[in-house]
Amino acid sequence: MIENCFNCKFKSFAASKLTDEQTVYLCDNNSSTVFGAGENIFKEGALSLNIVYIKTGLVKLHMKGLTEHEHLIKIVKAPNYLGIPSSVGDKINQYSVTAIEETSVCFIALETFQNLLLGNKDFAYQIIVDLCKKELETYKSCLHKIQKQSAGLLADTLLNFASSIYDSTDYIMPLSRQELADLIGTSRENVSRNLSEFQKDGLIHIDKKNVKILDVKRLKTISGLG
DNA sequence: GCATTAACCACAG
DNA sequence: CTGTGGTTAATGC
Repeated sequence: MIENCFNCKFKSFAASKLTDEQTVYLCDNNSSTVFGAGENIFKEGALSLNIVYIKTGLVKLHMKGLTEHEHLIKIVKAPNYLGIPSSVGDKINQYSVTAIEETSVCFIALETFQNLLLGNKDFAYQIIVDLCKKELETYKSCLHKIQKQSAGLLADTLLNFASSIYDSTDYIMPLSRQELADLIGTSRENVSRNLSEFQKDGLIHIDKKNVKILDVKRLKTISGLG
């Protein structure tokens, strides 16, 4: 069976609100492809004429800003929309997205997406709910980055990967130490040191990229203290 | 002052 | 790319 928008196993809750006719319209105006780990899905500064929806996989959102190296905004797990702020709020991508695991992606023509927003209020409402949740998360992470210290942010990150991404306290960290540093806004040396400290204190077991969280409770305490 | 935190540099795997 | 050690600067008690 050919995969289409009707039988898509990764359909968004918003898209489930579309009528059959609208689903056909969506189907006719999007294209699906797969990106390997490390492949750039879209780039900061480039013109955006698509809404991007990831069906499976994991990506990083990153921005260069004014300095020479990249800052990671956040890690996003599929299924999820990407680039709505870039495409609807602007014409130029304000950030880059790169796959960190094999990721299957649907590109939806911007015009199609806009027509669906205008033509189906349940669809539009669910998209707004989604955007609101993300905005609140952004506020929270903004505050955390200002108020917490590097150990707390790293503890947060490790716990987030366990709870939100891998549903396990035992996982393979897909980011390098440098990327972790870029995510929490510190140096790679600090990440190395903090991870060693966590291991020494029996909070985690870490070998290269293999992470095993041994003491969630104490790690949460560190996260709370900052 | 002294302790803590973290950045920057250097060097070894 | 990583881990560690030394050094320095900023901040708080």
